[in-house]
Amino acid sequence: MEDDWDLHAVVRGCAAATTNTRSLQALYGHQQACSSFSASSFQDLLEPRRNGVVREGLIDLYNYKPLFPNSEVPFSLPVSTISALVGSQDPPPQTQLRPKHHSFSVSNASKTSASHSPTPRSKRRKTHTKKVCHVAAENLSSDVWSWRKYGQKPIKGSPYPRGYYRCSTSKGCMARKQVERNRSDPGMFIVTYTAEHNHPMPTHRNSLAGSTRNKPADPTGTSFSPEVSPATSLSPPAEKLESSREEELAEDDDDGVFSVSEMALDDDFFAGLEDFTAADPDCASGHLQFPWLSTSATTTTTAAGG
DNA sequence: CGTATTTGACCGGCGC
DNA sequence: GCGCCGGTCAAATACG
Repeated sequence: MEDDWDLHAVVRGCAAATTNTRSLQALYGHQQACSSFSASSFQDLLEPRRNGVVREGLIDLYNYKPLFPNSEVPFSLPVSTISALVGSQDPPPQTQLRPKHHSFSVSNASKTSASHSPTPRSKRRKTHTKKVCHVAAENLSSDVWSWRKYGQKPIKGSPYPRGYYRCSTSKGCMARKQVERNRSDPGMFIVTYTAEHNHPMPTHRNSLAGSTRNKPADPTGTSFSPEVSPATSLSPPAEKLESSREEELAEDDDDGVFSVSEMALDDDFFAGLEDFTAADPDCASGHLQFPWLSTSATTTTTAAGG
C-alpha cells in the first residue's frame, strides 16, 4: 500500500505549495503522516459504496483555511468557488426565510448527554456562519487543521454521502465542516465550513492525536481506484488548479450554493482577512492567495454592503 | 492505551 | 400535526 502511506502527505505538500516543493512533500509528509485527516474518511465521499473502491486515500481536504481566526494562511487556496452563508444576520432575501431561531447553541454545551439526560442537546439548524466552497478532488488536501469525522449521512438527491467533520486541533473548537461530493461534478467537492476555530492555527498537526488511522482504502484488497493516478496526486499541476478553479467559477448553479451575491460573509470573517492581508501585504497585493476572495468575494463584498 | 472512524439512533427543523 | 430529512451523539470497533 505504498499508495496510501503518504499520499495525503504528498498531496498536502503539493497543495500546500501549489508550485512544486517536492521538499515540502517530504517535510510535510512527516508531520502529516502522523496527524489529522484520515483519507479513509473520504472514501465514502469519493466512492459512496458503489464498488468499494476509493478514488484515493489521499483526499483529505481542501487546503483552504476555513475561518481564519487570526493566523496566516500557509498556502495558496486551490478552492474553486466559495460562497458564504450567514443565517444570523444576513439572510438571503430571496428565500422564504423563517424568522425562527439562530441560536447556534453548539452541542458542545450539551453533548454531555444526548437523550438520556435532562439537558436536551441543542443542535441543528443553527444557521450561524456557513461558508461554502467548491474544491477539486485533486485539490482536496492540505489543511493545517486537524479534522475528525463524527458522522456521515446520505443526502437526499445526492448519490454521494456527506461527511461531517469537527476540528480536532482543539477540543473546545467548534469549527466544523461538511464535505460532500458535487453531484453534477463528481470531481468537485462541496465543502461547508461552519463556526470558527477558537484557537490559532497549529504549527504542526498532531495536537491531540497520537495516531492517525490512515488505514488502507479497502482492507479487502480492492482498495485504491486510480481514478486519479498516484502520479497525478503526486504532482498536481498548478495550472490545472487554476483552470479547474476558473471552470468552477464559471459554473454556479445546480447546487445553488454559489450565489455568493445573495449571501453575505461574516464580518468577523473579513475582519480576520483584513488582519491577515495586513500582515501579509504580499497576499494582499494581488498575489492574493484567495481565489475565492479575489473573485467570488468581489461579488460577495458587493452584496455584503460594498 | 489513546485516538480516530464507523454506524445506527436520536432529535429537531422544516415543509406539507 | 405529521412525516421527511439533515445534523449530531455515542457506542462499538479499528489502528498506531
